[in-house]
Amino acid sequence: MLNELKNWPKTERDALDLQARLAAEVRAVPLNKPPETIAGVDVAYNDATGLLIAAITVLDAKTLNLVDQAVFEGKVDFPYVPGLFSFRELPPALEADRQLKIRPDLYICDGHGLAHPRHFGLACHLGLALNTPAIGCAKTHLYGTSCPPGELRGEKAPILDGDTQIGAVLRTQTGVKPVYVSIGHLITLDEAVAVTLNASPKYRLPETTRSADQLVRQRLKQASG
DNA sequence: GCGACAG
DNA sequence: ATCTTGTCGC
Repeated sequence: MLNELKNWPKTERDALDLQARLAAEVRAVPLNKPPETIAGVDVAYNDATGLLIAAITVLDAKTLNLVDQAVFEGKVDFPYVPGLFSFRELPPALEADRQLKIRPDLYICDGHGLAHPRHFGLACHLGLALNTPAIGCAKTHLYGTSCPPGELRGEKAPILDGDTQIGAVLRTQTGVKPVYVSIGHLITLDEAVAVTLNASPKYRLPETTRSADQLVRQRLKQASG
């Protein structure tokens, strides 16, 4: 069994305690090297059966071609609680990750990292658990204050927690609703923004997120019907 | 007390 | 997250 899954919290209170301890270990430091491979992480659910599918897709950072993928099928073990998202999604994500043949240089999570009420979103937890660079790229706001960025691709506005910047609202496509980028672990916000833009040449969401989402969706459908 | 609330 | 077709616009 994975070390991270030993003594995994079963209650909200225990999860909050663990979150507080782990949040202190997050490091916002530059990447050691430009990522050659980037991973997308996603989980899909079937409420009726309690079944879940987690998937990781690994893309060549330059060409965005798929170079590896892994899927894990399991059951829901923690409720959806805003702010405790990682306790629901991280365990199945780690199970999928262990099946990969290629170790990704960076993970892009479908959710937030530091832009979280206690500065410990899924991307922080995953980066810490794998001791690997990770960022959050979420579709909607969770925490913090921000203004809308300019309408052009690449324009961004800070996400603030008081006077501290915890992320950026980033326009990945001109005239399209922006995404919410924050660091998870072992990377800087500027690098996270650059990686997100490079991974989103054509659509609003990074190709990593899109391929992982496509995979879980497909597998959930064939597992149910 | 009243909203807001990743997926 | 998920239930879900056509339709408006470039």
